[in-house]
Amino acid sequence: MSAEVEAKTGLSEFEAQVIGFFCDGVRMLGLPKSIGEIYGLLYVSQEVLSLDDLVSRLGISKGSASQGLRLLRELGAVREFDGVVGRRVYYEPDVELKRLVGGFIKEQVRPHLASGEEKLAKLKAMVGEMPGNAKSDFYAGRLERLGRWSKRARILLPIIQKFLGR
Amino acid sequence: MSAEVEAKTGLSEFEAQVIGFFCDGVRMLGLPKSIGEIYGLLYVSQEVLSLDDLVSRLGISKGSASQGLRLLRELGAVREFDGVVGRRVYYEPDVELKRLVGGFIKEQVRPHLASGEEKLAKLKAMVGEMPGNAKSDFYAGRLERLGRWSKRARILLPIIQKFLGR
DNA sequence: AAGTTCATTCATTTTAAATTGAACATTGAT
DNA sequence: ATCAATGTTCAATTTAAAATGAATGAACTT
Repeated sequence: MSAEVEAKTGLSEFEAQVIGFFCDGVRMLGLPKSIGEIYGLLYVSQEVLSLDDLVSRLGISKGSASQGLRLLRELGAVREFDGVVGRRVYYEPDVELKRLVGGFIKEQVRPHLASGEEKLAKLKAMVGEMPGNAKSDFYAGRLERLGRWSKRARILLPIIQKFLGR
Repeated sequence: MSAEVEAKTGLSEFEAQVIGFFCDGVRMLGLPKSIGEIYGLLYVSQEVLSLDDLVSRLGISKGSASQGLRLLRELGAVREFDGVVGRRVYYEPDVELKRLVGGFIKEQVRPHLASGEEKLAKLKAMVGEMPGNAKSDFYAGRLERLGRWSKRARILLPIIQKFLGR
């Protein structure tokens, strides 16, 4: 194994700390630790890394690395490095907050919001079926309020994205 | 057991659906399902409820209900109902989005953000100790970027709160 | 086409988080 | 003071989520 291809095996203290920083960050967002490890190592690495680099340097399984990279690609947090590097795929992080937040909102937040709105519509239909009385009025009021929450969220998301996009 | 104190034991289909709605909601925020159940039942109930009401109607343990109510109180999502109702404590939900979001940001988001900034400061100190070279410059740049992310978040939080508070 | 390299899938295992419930306060009533 | 009602704590258990790694597939090489 020649020197320049040799896999670095341990993490420096600094690298480990940066990775820990991202682990905390992604846990706050409800994502698994391995996502933070992978993105963290890419973030702190000057050179692009392959799946096998992630496996060997982080000491995680190939399965974890593969699944983690898939999610990170879906979120737009990493992309394939397009240089002439042979068959193997190398990754680099996207370090623009704008795009990271955009991807998270698009992939993780909006789908939840949408399914919530569907459920809300069904609940409204259920109240519509009920005989009108004090209780059904109370229910209708509560659902209306939920609808306003949902609407606020829909308006807020683009504001957040705009703010973070410079 | 007299009729007006009798514990209602089952949940109506409507109540169950609303509770499910909130379970989904809190999971998105990284909170346990039981939190959604408790808040959901309070939200859909016209009358105030005691810990034992939550236990019997939701079929959860006293421990879960007690811990769940504590967290919800800390978040400002429920408050004690102050009427003359004997020894037992009754709860009602706070249904103002403003306060719910405010409590969540204060209790869940800000502490994470603060601990992240501490870690960032330590990392910057580590880079300061390194001999200056291309790699340490790269590290410094990465950390600077993280600092900007953190700053953005700090500015954004009050904007979100302001927007949701009417 | 047979061998090699690399990535993905998914049934199983492991780990982390949430829930339980018995024991322990605490408070109020008699 | 004793008892009964209510609420909390925390070690043990259960449940849900994440990680593993052998099997599989896909793509290149000779």
